[in-house]
Amino acid sequence: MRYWLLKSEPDSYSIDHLWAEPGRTTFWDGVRNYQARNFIRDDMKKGHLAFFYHSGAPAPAIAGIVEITRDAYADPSAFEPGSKYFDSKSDPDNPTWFVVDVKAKKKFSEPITLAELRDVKGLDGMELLKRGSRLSVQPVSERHWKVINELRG
DNA sequence: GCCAACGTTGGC
DNA sequence: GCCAACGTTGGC
Repeated sequence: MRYWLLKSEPDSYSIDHLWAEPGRTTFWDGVRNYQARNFIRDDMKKGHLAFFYHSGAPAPAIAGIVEITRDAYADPSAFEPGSKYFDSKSDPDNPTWFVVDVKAKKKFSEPITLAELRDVKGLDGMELLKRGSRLSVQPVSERHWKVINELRG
């Protein structure tokens, strides 16, 4: 089992949006950073779990938990000329960008705010808490995963 | 709205 | 291959 953290700005796509999807499932499109792309393409597998993190919000926070329900495949938004994620350099026969499918598993009644996380012992070294961390797809260690889950019983 | 951190681009 | 310029992210 591996664990992840996925960032999204709730104004554009929140955990409530995901919850309202058919099957509470969508594909995680729009990742346009190579390090994040590599995690999605190479390391994320069906059955893995991920935190759904709200960035750019008044109180940035982990909002819930999602499950990866499909291994990586080409990001369709890269091939749609009208999409803000369109990338003319991404070749359908050799795609540059990838998505996985995610399904909402849990929504925290009280989101775990970044401020709260910063006060938790045992999260030393967590990518999210590092100065200048901007990666929108990050691995989470099993230890950190457990510590964070225990915050909400 | 500010600004630090970071990634990408492009001239050389 | 270096690095300045530029654009974006994201907390505050």
